[in-house]
Amino acid sequence: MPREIAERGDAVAALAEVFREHGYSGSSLARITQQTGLGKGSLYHFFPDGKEEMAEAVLEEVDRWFSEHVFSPLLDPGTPGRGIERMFETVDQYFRSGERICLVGVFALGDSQSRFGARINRYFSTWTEALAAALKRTGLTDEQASETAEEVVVGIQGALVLARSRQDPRIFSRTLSRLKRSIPTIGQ
Amino acid sequence: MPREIAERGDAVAALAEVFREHGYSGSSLARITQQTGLGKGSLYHFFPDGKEEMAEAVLEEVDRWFSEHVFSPLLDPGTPGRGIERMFETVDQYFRSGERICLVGVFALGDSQSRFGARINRYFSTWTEALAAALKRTGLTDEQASETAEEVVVGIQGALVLARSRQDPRIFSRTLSRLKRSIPTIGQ
DNA sequence: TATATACTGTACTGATCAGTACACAACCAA
DNA sequence: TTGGTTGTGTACTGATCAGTACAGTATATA
Repeated sequence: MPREIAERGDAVAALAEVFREHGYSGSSLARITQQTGLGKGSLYHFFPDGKEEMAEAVLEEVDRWFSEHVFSPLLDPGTPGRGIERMFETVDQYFRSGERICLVGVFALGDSQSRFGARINRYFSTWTEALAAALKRTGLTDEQASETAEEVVVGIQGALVLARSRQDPRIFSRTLSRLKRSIPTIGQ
Repeated sequence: MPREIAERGDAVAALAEVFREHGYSGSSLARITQQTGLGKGSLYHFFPDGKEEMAEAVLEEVDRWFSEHVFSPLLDPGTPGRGIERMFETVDQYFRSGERICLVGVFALGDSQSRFGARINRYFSTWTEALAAALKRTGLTDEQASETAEEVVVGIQGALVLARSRQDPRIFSRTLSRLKRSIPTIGQ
């Protein structure tokens, strides 16, 4: 039984890349089996409810990962500035400095928005609110914190769209630097 | 023959809404016929190469519209500040103050990126460069103009992603106001 | 080694996919 | 009214879609 967990985890990671690249509708089961190396038998063994459950599992894993690596450091009561800095570093690594796009963003703009709307909404609101809370603890007012948090999340998503569109990851790097500079209590 | 042009134009406008809502892969011909009210006979009469030609026509129309209503005012040699202000107004109207999303952005994040990559790239680079040129003529340095132009286009796209994700168009309005404020030579 | 459970490949299903063929209708010019 | 072009509904095609069934293999424990 430990084997099951490990392999399902691997499956989720592989599935994430398929959905990220081709969106929900664009990820046919033929493409999924080919790109993940998993046959239909295995896929429907791990995800009995099929494609929709696969996407749910992927979104859940993204949630989990961001909670652990991004939201938690932001909510850590000790050092808000350090949490924010860590967020920028982690986000930069996660999106491979602009070579990767945001799976949640892909689902948000595609036709999967109606299917996964609640989860998509939650992902972005959690992120924005965690960042706003951290900013508040650096001394910003409620309004400043909320506005800046929104600016940062908006900037990250927009930069991913543009980096992908123009095939130029540097757009993402430049944007991250600019956003970091716009936060008073953080160096650089 | 005037009838053809008028009706093909209507078809393109209706198609744009389908692709915008469901992306390329998510827009099946069944859905297209249903949502546009046009039968297969008509669709393949106007677009003999099928769905791909429909999407091309839609992207072409978006290009044309933005060239006329956004890029041209920006490139108008007379009043760069007025052109930039008009851009913000027009963009706000076009995206219905955040209730609509960017078709090119949808295509950029979806699996249609590979198919229409060149056109997507051109759309965003034209926009960014036209805005940078206008900003330069307001007195900004090359570098300041390029960076600000990128910031604005990134912000608009990111705000559309977030407004859609969180089902809250006000995110878009707030972002437009903030971006406008970040341009020195423009009031507000 | 025995056996139960976890996993996987393959061959199927009916539905839906994009696209084709073509008869027919609407229109406009002569 | 006639004739040619433009536009449209419908019935098809083969390919691909998601999902099912199930026999078979691997594995872990006893």
